[in-house]
Amino acid sequence: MPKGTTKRRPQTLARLLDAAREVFAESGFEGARIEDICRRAGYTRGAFYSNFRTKDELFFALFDAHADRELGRIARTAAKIGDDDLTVGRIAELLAYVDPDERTWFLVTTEFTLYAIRDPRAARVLADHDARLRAEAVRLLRDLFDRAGLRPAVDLDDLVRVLVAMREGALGQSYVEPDRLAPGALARRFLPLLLAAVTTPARGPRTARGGRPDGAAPPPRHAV
Amino acid sequence: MPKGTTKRRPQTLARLLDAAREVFAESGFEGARIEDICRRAGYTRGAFYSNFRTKDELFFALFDAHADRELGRIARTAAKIGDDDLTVGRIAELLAYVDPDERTWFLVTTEFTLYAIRDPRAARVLADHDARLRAEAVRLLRDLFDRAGLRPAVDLDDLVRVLVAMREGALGQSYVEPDRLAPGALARRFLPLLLAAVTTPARGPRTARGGRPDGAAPPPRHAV
DNA sequence: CGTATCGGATACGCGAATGTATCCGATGGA
DNA sequence: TCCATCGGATACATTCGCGTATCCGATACG
Repeated sequence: MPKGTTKRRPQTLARLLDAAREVFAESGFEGARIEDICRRAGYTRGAFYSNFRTKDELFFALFDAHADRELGRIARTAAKIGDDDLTVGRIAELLAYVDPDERTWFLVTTEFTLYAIRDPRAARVLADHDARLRAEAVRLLRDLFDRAGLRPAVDLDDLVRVLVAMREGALGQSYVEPDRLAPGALARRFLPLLLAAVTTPARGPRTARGGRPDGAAPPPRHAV
Repeated sequence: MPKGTTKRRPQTLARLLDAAREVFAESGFEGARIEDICRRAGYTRGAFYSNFRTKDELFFALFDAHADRELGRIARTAAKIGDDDLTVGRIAELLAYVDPDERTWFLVTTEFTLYAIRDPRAARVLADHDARLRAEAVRLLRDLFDRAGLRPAVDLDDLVRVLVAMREGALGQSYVEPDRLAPGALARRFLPLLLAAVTTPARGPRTARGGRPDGAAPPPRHAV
């Protein structure tokens, strides 16, 4: 066992990651100066070079932190589900929720996406990461549909892809026009329609009424 | 009238813009070195500083070029419409089309979006620009729906917002996983469902049959 | 045919962020 | 109490891209 092993490291690391998220969000990845990140975290560059070897490494670490956060978000969404039956509107509401500090994460992950499109190495990391998240989201969706008495008529992984695409795209628009478009507004309006369009009522719905409120479209009559 | 006024300027400018798009796409806005852009265009930095004052100015100019391109794309889509009646599937196909050089534009505009989220000045430019594009897209959509014998059941500007969000989000996923997800694939699968979900058959449809092929959902029975 | 002006090239100095190498204080075991 | 090691700070040299200032060739007008 080493002698002078203190336990400050994880705390320092966490503070650096937090600061990095903020500074990356403000200045972008390339634009962010390492010293700014350290100063915001309350350290000097020495702390950084003691924990990371390059700014890219920090970026990847930050992205891993994002993965944990997203998994937590899905888990919390699942926990929010009451025991009572769900409606399409309620599902839409759950899926449309946007966290207050989502903005900084959005900026960081979008930049990481660009980074990944350019660098195949990062692309693999991002793809694996997203695949795991989608797997969790698929379980959540399956559960939600089940409790709502709906049977999905499309591949759920593809559906999650579309939902993620809509969410990201709409978030971008919201953050560009913060006072014209509230985050989650588009989703709240269109998700009920979309969800209804990609499901059919299950043979034995868990509820006889109230399954499709507030203007949601009925399921398609023909096979999809 | 000035004396030695040659007409090479617009060509130089165009070449610089083209090179800038490529270099920005490769290295990102901050990462792109002005000299690289110039060298790719076949000039030195002197040409750049003779046409622009800062890299930001070039970025804005490039973004204006993008606006023209998008308007052209919409116009060309409108021109593609035959005189015969449309189906939801055909509309989806038209909207799902992705240009081969869309990738570099995607990288540039996404980065500009990030830029805009951080800088209110750029945000206004982007918002105005997007509003004009949406207005054109709304006309196109109205025409498409009309020819398909469909009546939109939602605000068309909002619908365009959603379509743009889906497109951008899905493009991002495609470019991260080029060999797993072809650009436009998600749209081709889900647009028919979504479009059907947000429309109802017009009272006097322009065609009696063939209005809703290949697995498209029928319009909702209730008001939406 | 000369010349004024424009478009672009060349040369140079500057500031800033990086990475490394070294140093110091604090922690925890003997 | 002493000291070995770890976490982080400080100091320094280097690199790199930027912006400006100046220069050269080409074009179009008189």
